[in-house]
Amino acid sequence: MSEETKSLNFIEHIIEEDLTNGLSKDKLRFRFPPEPNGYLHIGHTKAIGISFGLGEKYNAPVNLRFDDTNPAKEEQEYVDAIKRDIKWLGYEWANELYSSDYFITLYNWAVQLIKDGKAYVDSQSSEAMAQQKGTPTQPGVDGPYRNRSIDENLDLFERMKNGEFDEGEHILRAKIDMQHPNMLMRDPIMYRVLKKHHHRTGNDWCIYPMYDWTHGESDYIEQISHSLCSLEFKPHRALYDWFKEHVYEYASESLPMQPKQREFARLNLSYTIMSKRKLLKLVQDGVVSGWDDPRMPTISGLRRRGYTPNSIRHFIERVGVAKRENVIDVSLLEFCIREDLNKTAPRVMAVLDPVKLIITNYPEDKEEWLEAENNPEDSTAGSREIPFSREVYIERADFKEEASNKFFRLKLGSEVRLKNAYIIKGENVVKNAEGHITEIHCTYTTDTEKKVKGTLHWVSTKHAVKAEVREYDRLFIDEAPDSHQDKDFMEFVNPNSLKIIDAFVEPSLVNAKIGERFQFQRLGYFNVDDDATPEQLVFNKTVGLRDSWAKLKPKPQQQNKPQQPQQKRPAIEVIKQLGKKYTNVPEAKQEKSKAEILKLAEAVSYDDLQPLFNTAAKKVGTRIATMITLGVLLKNGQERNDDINAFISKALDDKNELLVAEAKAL
RNA sequence: UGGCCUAUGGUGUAACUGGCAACACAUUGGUUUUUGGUACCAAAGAGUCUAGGUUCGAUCCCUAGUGGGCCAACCA
Repeated sequence: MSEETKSLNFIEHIIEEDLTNGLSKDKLRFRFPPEPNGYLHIGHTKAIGISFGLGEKYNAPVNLRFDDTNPAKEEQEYVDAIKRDIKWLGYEWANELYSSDYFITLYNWAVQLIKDGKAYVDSQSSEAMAQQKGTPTQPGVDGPYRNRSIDENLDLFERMKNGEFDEGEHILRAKIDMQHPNMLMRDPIMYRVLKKHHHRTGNDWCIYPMYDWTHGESDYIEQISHSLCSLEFKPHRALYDWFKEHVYEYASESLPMQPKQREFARLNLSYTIMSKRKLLKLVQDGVVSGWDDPRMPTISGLRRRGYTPNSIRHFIERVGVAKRENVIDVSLLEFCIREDLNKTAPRVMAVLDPVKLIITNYPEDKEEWLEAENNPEDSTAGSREIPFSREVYIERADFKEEASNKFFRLKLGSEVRLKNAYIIKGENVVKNAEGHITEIHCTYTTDTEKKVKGTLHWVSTKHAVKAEVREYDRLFIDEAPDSHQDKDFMEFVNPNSLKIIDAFVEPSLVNAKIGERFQFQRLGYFNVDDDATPEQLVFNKTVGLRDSWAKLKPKPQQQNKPQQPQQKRPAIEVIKQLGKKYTNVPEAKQEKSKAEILKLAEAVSYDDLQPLFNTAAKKVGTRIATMITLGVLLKNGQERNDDINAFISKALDDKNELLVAEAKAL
C-alpha cells in the first residue's frame, strides 16, 4: 500500500523536525492529563485524539495521567468515567498514572529549590499578594517575605507539610521576578495548605502542589517528549521551562529527556458549550437528566445518543489541528455519524406520526411475511421478514389529498410504493367531525415492477410494536451561548430540546438491546436508550437523514421574491484578479489572460479604471493589467489626461519589461 | 497602559518551508436508486486582513498597523 502523504499538522512538523535533529524515535512519549473533576466532553476528544493519535502514528506510549492536585474538586467517580470514555473511544494508554504519585518527589525537589534560594515561604494574605502582583500592564513589587533566610524557609515549609499551619497561613512560591511582563513568572505559588481528604492519598498530605509546579515535573518524571495542551497554557510555557530547567539540574542523570510543551487551539462547536463548570450547572439545575443526557456534548452523552467511537474519531481528524481560534459547525459532526451509521446500521421501519391506511382490496384476514433487506450498503447483512396486512400505519406527512407533482408521496388518485411490499393507489379519505383525516383508503396491485416516484415506509397495525422515541433538538438556541458578556448562557437554553413520541415500530425490534443502532428508513438513525426495558422499548434519535425534501418545502412562501440573477462580477474586478497573478504565470497563460483582459476591458469605464492608476509600484501584474485595459479605453476614444500620462510615464521607467512593453504600445 | 498567540472560500484545515491556492463539510445542479437516504458526476465560492519591504517571483520571510484571542484563582 502506498502510504498517502497526508499533510502534517504543525505539531507533527515539530516532531518530524526533532526526529531529524537527532531525537530517537523510541524516545517519543505523550500523555493525556485530565483533572478528574468532571466528565470528558467532545472538546477533550480533540486533545485525546492528538496525543493518542500521535502515539498510534509513531508507535509511542501515551500515558493517562490524572492531574489530581486539588482534592477539593476531584472524585473517584470522575476517574472511572474518564477511563471508561477513553476506552470507549478505542484508545489504549501505556500507563495509568496520577500526579499524586509524584507528591514526594515534588516535595523533595521543592526543598532543593528552597536550598538553592529559588523558592520561599510567603506568609501574607492572598489579597496582599494579589496587590503586589500588579496587573498585566503594571509590574508587581516584591513582598516582605521574599528574602527570608533559607533556614527559615526550610523550617516553615517542613512545618507546613507537617500540618502545623491552617489553610491560608503560608504558601511556598518560586522566586523568579515580580516585575516580569508575564504575570505567571511573578513568583508563582508552588504549594498551598489544604486540609482535605484526597481520593487517592487520603490524609497523607496537607500541602498540595499547584498546577504549574506539578504538571511540567510530572511530564519530566514520565519522560514525556512532547507535552501537548491547549492555547490558554501558552503563557505558562515560560514557567514550565523555568521549573523544568531547575529540576533538570537535580535529576538529569536519571531523567535525561526535557519535555517540550506545545499548544494548539481547542475545539469549539457551534450551539454547544464546552466548559465543565457550565455543563455541571446544566446537570445540577436539572436542565438535563445527567452527565450522560443524550443532549449533552459529553462523551457519555454522545455515546448514549448513539454516536459511535469511529464517528467521533473521524470528526476529530477532519477538524484538524492549528493555533487559531475556531468554531466548528455541528453539521460536520452530524456528517461523521451519518457516514458511519449509513454503512453499519440495519434498516428497519418505524412510524412516528401514524395515520391508518386501509388497503380495501386486500383480504381482511390475510397476512404475509415479506422479505426485507437489512442493509443495502452491506451485502453480508442479510434480510429479515416483516408482516404485511390490510391495515398499516404510514407517516401523516406522507399523505396529502392533493399536491403538486413535486410531492412524491401518496395523494388521491396516484400511486406510490410501500417499501418492500406493494404499490398502492390513493382512493379516498375518512375524516372525523373536525375534518381531521382518520383513515386513508387505497387499493393495491401486485405488480411491483412498475416505476413509481415515491416509496413510503409503513408498519402493519396488527403487528406494530409500541415504542417511545425521544427526539432531540439542540440544547441551545444560540450559536455561541457562551460568548455573550451581557447574557448568561442559561438564557439560551432551548426549552424544546426534547420531544417524546409514541411511535410504532416493526415487530423485529422487540428484542432490540440497549445501545443497538438502527436506521428507521426515511427518518434517521436511532438507538435503544439505556432506559429501555423488556416491556417498553425506548429509542433515541441520534441524527436525521439528510433531507433534501425538507429544504424544498418552505419555498412556496418565498416564491415571490425577485430571483436574484447570478450576479456577474464586474469586469474590472476580474481584470484585477487576472493582473495579480499575471507576472507569475507561464507565458501561454499570460497570453490567455491578456486576451481575456482585452475582451473584458470593453466593459470597463474610465471611472472604474482610474483608481487603479495608484496601484503600488510593487504590484506589477495589476499595473500591467491596468495598462492593457487603458489601451482599450484609449482606442475606444478615451482622451488622455494628466492621470493617464503620469501612469504611463511611470510605467515606462519600470524594471519590469512586460510593463514597459505594454506602456510603450500606448 | 505591558507580554504572548493568531489572521487563507460560509466553516475548518492544507499548500512538500518562496513557484498557476488544494481537501473536507456546507451550498447548488444532474445521474442512479424499492429510503427525497447512499453512491457517482458537476458547478459555484477565496486570490490569502491592510500598508510597506526583501525577491525575477511572497499565503509563506521582515516591519508597522488593524481585527480576534489569552494572561492579574492558595483552579487545572
